[in-house]
Amino acid sequence: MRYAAEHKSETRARILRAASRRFRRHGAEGAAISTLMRDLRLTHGGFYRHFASKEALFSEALAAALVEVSDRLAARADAAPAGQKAGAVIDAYLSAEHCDDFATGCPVAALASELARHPAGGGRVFQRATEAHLTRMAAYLPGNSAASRYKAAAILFSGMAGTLAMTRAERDPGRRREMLEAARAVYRRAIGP
Amino acid sequence: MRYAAEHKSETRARILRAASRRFRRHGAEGAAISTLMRDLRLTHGGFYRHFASKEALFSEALAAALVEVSDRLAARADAAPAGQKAGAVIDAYLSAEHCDDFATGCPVAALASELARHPAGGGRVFQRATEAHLTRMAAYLPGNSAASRYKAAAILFSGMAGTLAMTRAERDPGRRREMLEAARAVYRRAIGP
DNA sequence: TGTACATCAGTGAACGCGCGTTCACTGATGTAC
DNA sequence: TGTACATCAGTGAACGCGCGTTCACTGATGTAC
Repeated sequence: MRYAAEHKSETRARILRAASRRFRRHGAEGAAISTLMRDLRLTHGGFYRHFASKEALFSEALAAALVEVSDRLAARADAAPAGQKAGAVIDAYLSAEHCDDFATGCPVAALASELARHPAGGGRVFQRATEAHLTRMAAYLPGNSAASRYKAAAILFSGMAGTLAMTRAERDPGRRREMLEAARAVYRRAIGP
Repeated sequence: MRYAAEHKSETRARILRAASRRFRRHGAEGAAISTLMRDLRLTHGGFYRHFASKEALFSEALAAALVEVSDRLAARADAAPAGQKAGAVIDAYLSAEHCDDFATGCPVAALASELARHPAGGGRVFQRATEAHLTRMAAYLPGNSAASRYKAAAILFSGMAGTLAMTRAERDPGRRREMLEAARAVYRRAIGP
């Protein structure tokens, strides 16, 4: 069956979107291509018309996830009054919703330790997405130079990702809330002017 | 062949030690039991005389790794003069050596994102090891109550683990050094009195 | 002291399963003439 | 307008591999008598 011109790119986008969620929820090894495709009402054989390998999919899915999260955080910052933008970003990142939400949350928090091991973590696509994200976030932070703001953003976001990952490992919901609240205060204070 | 009484516990300890390194280097899925045992000059079948399952090994190995790291950090703190103990711990954790050293470093930095997913992350053994570690580290931090010091330790260590994990994903050694240096300054300032 | 039996850490073949990837095939639509 | 052929997203069986786990077996040593 021959399909309309946009059909292929739409299918590709559907695979990418679903994969990006699955990888965040189940890890790089936890998401199998056959089940991924089955959930999209497709068969696994067709996957290779869209991506060269699972590795390529992982890399792209990771980058797409980061762009998604970055957009969401930037929207929060832009909605906040001047001087409270960084705080708004921290509150959003360390919110209960983000903590509960593996699948559509920050891919760094969901996959942090796999990034150092996996070639995709050092892959160009994800590396560039990370730099774009940090550059964007750096604009909301205080600092004398762009370089120092960028570095501050890198430390802030890697730190918050670690804290979010560990908070997710905590079983008790009440304790998770407490941890998040305390963490928001600490990170807000850390970026204080 | 019947062995001496201590033989079994020694073999168990050797497996645990090797596993703890392999898991940190290659992740939970990356370390196969057959290769682990082969490196110890044993065959994979014998593994089940020592551990009920790979899962059980993972859980124990993780906890053992955390104890190891905690001991090392406590030694650094104890060697530092009063008032500089927390700084010494931060410097040690965010040192270039720790960053380069996947296999014998902090298991949280090496496996952070797998902890939230893996049952072992919420397992009693590791949970208890984490609490013991944080309680110990909390003693070096300023704060009005034990509870607030503990919470500060939890945020500090989860944050540093995230930063370390992301620094490891950075390919350029020079940039890694810069990141670590900046991070040490940030975390030192964050725990400032 | 000697003999028969029990123990059990370690062996290595085998099982079963899931997964990434390949490949010949399908069939609706577009293109050439 | 009609016919023959090309295209290519998607199908589904098959391949090969690695891995966790099981299991009958080995054989040196300890124990019972």
